[in-house]
Amino acid sequence: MKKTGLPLEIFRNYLRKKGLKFTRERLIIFNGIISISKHFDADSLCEFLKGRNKNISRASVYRTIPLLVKSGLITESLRCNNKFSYELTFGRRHHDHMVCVKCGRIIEFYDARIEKLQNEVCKKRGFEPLRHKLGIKGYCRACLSKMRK
Amino acid sequence: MKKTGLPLEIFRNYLRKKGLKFTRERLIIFNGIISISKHFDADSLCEFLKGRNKNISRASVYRTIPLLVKSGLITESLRCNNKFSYELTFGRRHHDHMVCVKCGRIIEFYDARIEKLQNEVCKKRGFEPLRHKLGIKGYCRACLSKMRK
DNA sequence: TAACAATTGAGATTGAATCTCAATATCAAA
DNA sequence: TTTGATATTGAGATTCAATCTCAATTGTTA
Repeated sequence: MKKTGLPLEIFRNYLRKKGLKFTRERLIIFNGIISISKHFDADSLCEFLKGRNKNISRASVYRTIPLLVKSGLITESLRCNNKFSYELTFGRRHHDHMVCVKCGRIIEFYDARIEKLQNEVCKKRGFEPLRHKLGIKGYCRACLSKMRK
Repeated sequence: MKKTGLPLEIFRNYLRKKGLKFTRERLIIFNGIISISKHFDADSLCEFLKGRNKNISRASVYRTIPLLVKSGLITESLRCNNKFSYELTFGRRHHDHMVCVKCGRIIEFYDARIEKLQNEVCKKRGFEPLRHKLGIKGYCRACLSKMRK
């Protein structure tokens, strides 16, 4: 597994602050997510761990994910195949997603102007934004050129 | 039930085009959605119909909703309480949503500048957008002022 | 090291959404 | 109209992600 410094400390501090325990299982789950380092869901994480001979029960995986969300290390992102999907956010800037409806490819993007306008619109409505999710569905470049042939 | 003109024709045409049948049940479901005229999910629609002594089986409701989506009369909007939620879109302009995490209030908004920037970003990536969903979570004006007291 | 409280895992449970299939309804063509 | 091919319905079974249960176990603090 990859070496982990600061994020692990954040997780441990979160647990300590909440009076929760830092267990072997939680460490394995944490390391697994760091290793995957891209979009994942609870089941694919279980499979990933099983493939590395680290069998952690589904229940523990499902229980640990919300803790990692609350500690700010991962975020619930798109819903894929009708499952909650997550991504590592520690040390990464917020971004939004384009999803190809043909091949499923995910393109991440960030546009400061859009973010700014969103805040502006919220202010106008007296709404205090906490987080947002923008998902654009359509066809990616590769699928478009395939379809044109 | 409210009288319905054009949208009903659109639905009938869609069904005809696909070789599907225009049934009593589908009409009742259609009318129910027109009457609700706001966000709904499959179950709440069933309950609404039951309350009007129009008992339609869950299965039929679940089967009809995708037909209405495909015919362009309703759209899948936010996911609420872990259920797919829909809204009538016929004759309405596209809009996005703010959702209050405290009281659940939904604020619809539209900003042409944001839409334009989205298209621009897509073009830059060679991505052809079909539809998008922007949801902003936060605190609404009412909840903010309550919290300040 | 002891004692308390949180955690684990296997399996049961929930609940939305989908599927099954025999009985029924729709609709185009005659 | 009537007919016949075919889509649809409803009740209940099924699926599957997510959550819950509870006895055995482990982490933490003093």
